[in-house]
Amino acid sequence: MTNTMNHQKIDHDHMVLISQLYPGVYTPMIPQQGEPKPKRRRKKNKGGENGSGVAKKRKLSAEQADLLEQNFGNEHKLESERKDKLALDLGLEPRQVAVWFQNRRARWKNKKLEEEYSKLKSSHEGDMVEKCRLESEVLKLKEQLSEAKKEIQRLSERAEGVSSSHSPSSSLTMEAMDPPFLGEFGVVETYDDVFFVPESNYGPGTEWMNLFM
Amino acid sequence: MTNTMNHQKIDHDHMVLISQLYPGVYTPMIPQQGEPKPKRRRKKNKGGENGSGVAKKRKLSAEQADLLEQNFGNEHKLESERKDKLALDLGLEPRQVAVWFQNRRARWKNKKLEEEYSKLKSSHEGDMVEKCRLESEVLKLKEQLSEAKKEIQRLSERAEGVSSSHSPSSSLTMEAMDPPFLGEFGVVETYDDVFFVPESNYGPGTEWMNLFM
DNA sequence: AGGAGCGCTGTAATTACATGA
DNA sequence: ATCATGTAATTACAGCGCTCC
Repeated sequence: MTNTMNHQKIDHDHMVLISQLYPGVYTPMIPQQGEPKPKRRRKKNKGGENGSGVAKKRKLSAEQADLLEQNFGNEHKLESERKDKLALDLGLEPRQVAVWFQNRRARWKNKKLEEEYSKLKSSHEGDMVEKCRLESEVLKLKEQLSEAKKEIQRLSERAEGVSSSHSPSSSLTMEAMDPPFLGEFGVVETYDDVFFVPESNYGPGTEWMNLFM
Repeated sequence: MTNTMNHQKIDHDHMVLISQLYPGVYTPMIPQQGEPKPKRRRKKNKGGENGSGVAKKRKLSAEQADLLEQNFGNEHKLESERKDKLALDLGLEPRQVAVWFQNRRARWKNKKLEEEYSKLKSSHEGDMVEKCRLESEVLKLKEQLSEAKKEIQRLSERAEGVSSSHSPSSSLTMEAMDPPFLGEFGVVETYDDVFFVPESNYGPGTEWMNLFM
């Protein structure tokens, strides 16, 4: 029951009509040789089914669009007074004005989102650079600290025979630090290899495109 | 002048035109109704020009939408074969199928954008925390280094009478550091990597936070 | 040399639902 | 609690750019 086709009964007449309108939709199958990558098949069909070439024009005129745009710039919301006034000024139905504003708001939202996205993205890239800078600074400091401790060690040993000094302050004299990498890998020096930045600079605006393919 | 005042009543004209062009194409009246959803009334027909009960077209049935959706999941692009087959299966014009796919792609793009946006945003927040951590670590290390140098200073003074050893390597023995806070650590020496190892080494290293928070 | 086909963007209009007065 | 408005999602069309015959 509730058969899957009770409300979608597209009148069958209309199917007939369509099949009339599109007589030879299927072209004779051009035998293709290989089809590992069928490319894009092109086909020729449909003669002018649309006999009545009546233009259904939508699209508001430039003046209308301008005025609406201007009004939108002032305030995205639309009170009915403004709506009616605009409708009158533009020679449109109030309904159309309302619709225009609704759609405009939606568009604006999307545009805003895109903006925010690219702003955030460049900010993110900046953060990456900075993080790297900080990380290398940390490494550098650790190395220096390690050297300093070695130095302290040496000096302490040398002075041990003499008046046994104690470290009066600071909590850093010993431990508290793990040796930086330099002990393990031998070399740390300048590990400033090269690598092109993956995608740091595309023009602002369309860089997310590569997400969609 | 050609088009400044012709859009007032396109609702009506447009409808008529459409119904002329596509005699029964649009699902008439949304017959899909079994549920007692009295809904709210449409609205009062203020503009009297909509006198004729022209069908309000549109809205695909759930099955149609499902099949389309399913097909879209497989592949966002639509080759004409698929288009025609779908159109046949669904009882729609190929044109409608194409339009549906187009709109669906646009929608998908927006959704993707939103997704990417929020991902990026949370990533950004994470970066902020991490940057903070790194900064505090830098501060701490600088302080420790400062302490170490003081210590070295003391030990050196004490051992001045003896053979003045030299520091074998490194570049840290003297200056090169100012009191904590310096900010620009002199050399740039290569922009360190920009590749960003999402989270390679700082897993359990968040104990710095509670030192400064 | 040119048009058929398709994808994309922008725009208009409609549907369905939520909400405030 | 009816009615105008808001949002979100849908359906549709135009116009451009591209590619492939």
